[in-house]
Amino acid sequence: MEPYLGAWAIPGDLVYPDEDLDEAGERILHDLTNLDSITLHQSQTFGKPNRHPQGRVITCAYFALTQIDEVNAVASSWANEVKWMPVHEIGKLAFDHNQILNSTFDTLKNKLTNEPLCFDLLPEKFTLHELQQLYEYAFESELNKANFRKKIKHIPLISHDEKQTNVKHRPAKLFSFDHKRYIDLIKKGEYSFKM
Amino acid sequence: MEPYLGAWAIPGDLVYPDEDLDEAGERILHDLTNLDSITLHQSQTFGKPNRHPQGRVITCAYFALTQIDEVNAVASSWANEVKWMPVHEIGKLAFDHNQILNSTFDTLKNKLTNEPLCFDLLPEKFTLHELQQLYEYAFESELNKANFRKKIKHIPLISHDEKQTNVKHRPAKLFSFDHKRYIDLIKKGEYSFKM
DNA sequence: TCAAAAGTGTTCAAACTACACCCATGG
DNA sequence: CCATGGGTGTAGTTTGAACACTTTTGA
Repeated sequence: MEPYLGAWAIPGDLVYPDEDLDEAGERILHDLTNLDSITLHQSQTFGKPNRHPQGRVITCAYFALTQIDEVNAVASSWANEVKWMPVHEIGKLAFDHNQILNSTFDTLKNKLTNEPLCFDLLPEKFTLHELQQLYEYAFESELNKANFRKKIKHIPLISHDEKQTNVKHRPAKLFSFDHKRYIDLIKKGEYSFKM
Repeated sequence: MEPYLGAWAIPGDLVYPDEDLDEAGERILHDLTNLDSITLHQSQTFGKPNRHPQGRVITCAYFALTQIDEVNAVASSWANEVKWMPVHEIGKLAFDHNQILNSTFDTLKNKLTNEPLCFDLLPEKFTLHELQQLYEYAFESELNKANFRKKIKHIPLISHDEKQTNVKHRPAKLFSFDHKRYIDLIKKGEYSFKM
């Protein structure tokens, strides 16, 4: 709507009267992407009186980590188009959505360093280089390979016998995150994820 | 109200139709404590459909750090009594306020380690021991004095010539947080607060 | 004199950094 | 053969943890 007609916006919709906020997030995400059982993370709530031209809207922002290849994004009722964008290349958005985006990306980065969120974004089996690239991308910094591998030595990973295929260099070993062992270590207080 | 009649609750109230959430927080804090110009920090928003017996209420939680001695807490319209409680000794609260308390205290602890929030809680001039006690209290852990002092060596502090008075031991030197130098260092990217 | 906390120095282990080096694969 | 990334070891530095010790005040 005016004055934001044609501008990109973060997907969102109204919460139903008898619906939990988390539920609403899941429903709206489903409507727009056909995705189910994605873990949503709340970031911040925005409530300035004039942030929406149609009237008072309070927005509770959520983010979700998912593998883009597995998502079939489809436009919903009020949206003309849906598309994925690289987070560092998003231009001016409608409403106060740039502010929402920035503060939510900060929350995301914070969680990336304190919780094993990264594995939601990686395929089930991944290479250590892919893991490294994820952090390099999010924090826009280059990391030293040898040092990175020492740093993640404590993260509970399952080491597979499989290797990459169809790469024009030495194929890398594949790993998975060991959820079970992670939960176990956390319970015992023997470990705290930190990047 | 039933079934929570007589139970303690976190102060809160309804947001006005044309009021920012932050503003509402300041207003409600003022009504209950007579405090002005306190920096509020948003933690999380709670929106389960049946969390309030009277109907749908979505709660956006805030916390503020302040010096308890300077606060004159007075009961407002709907509250019979207002009182300060040590955070580790709070029992069962009304509604889902224990959940709100816990997640908000987690947010607070997170900010205490990543931002110089601690100085809002300390008097203008404080001793290094008081600073240490604050962290010991929040994280329920004992810290080594010598190591703690090495750790905070990088925090920009103003060292006064004054000392404690009326203590029955060697009086400690008084310090203040150097806001100006802190902002300066942050701008230059030469420093990042970390505890 | 003693109790209590202020304030500092030493030592050893753990973690981080930079860098060098060899390995396996496709072309 | 080369280019590309996989994968590991070393050396030097920084940080952290544990502990001991001296100093200054009031009582």
